[in-house]
Amino acid sequence: MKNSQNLLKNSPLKVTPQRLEILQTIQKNGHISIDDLYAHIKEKFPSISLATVYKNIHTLKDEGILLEIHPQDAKSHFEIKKEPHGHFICKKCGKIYDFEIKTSCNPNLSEISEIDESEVYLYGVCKECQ
Amino acid sequence: MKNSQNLLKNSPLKVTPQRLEILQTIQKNGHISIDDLYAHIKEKFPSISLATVYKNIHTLKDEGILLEIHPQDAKSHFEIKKEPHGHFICKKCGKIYDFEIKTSCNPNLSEISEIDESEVYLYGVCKECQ
DNA sequence: AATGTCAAGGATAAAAATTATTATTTAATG
DNA sequence: CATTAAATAATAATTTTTATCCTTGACATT
Ligand SMILES: [Mn+2]
Ligand SMILES: [Mn+2]
Ligand SMILES: [Zn+2]
Ligand SMILES: [Zn+2]
Repeated sequence: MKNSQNLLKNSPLKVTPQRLEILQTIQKNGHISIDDLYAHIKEKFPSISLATVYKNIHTLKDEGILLEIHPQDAKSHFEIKKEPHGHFICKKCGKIYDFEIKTSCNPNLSEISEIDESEVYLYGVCKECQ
Repeated sequence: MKNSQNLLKNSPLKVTPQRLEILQTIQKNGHISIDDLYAHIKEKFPSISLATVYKNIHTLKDEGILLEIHPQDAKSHFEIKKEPHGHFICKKCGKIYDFEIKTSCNPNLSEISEIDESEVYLYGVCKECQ
């Protein structure tokens, strides 16, 4: 797991305590929504502005440091970008689980166009909730 | 292609001109955002309220008649629900294309939990935009 | 056809979510 | 340290979505 400091140092972005806290909180939680992120960060930075969180999330996303996840019935969640993988989303607790996608599973789409990116979501009820 | 009237008749929902127009517009366009939908419908129903469109879209989705599509960098689009399939989304023009997903491509996830639903998105530039 | 009932529509307000603005502070650089 | 560009906080503004309330319309039953 890369440390937050380096993620920023390898980008044109400045290293600020707010950004470090944002990244560390995301790393600790895996997948997190803006609201939960904000709530967590407020504990350490009571004066941080929600707008700052929004701005940074988008800046970090633009830099390719974060990845946005779009659950069907919840607000976007964010994670530190790593190897491409799929997401299993529990319909009960909303928790998001990673899973590996076998490369052999790539649908043959050459007849449509070249593919840059992909997102795979599966929905169901996780073991904890069953 | 099922006609809009029957889609409604096979549900507890009442058949109204606004709903028919919403469904027909979606069928004509394949995948459409609320805003575009509203713009189209306004031509035939100048007095329709945006709230009515929102309300119906959600009602129809709850009835399983519509399906919501979540593109990375655009607002949700909606389509008439049919066989499960994947979506290729053009990063340039935003157009959404359907594609077939081979059943052999299902990732083995029995170790995580049972799967109810899935969403697959691919991103790139479509042929028209190349 | 006329009537009754309940769902649906329109208009609008309210709420929720996101983005823009601006003055102040801070990180990075030499 | 001083300089400069970028980031933050606070706030306002905008955008998006939902709730409310009253009216209208669909549709089943007479
Ligand atoms: Mn993940
Ligand atoms: Mn489709
Ligand atoms: Zn769960
Ligand atoms: Zn295109």
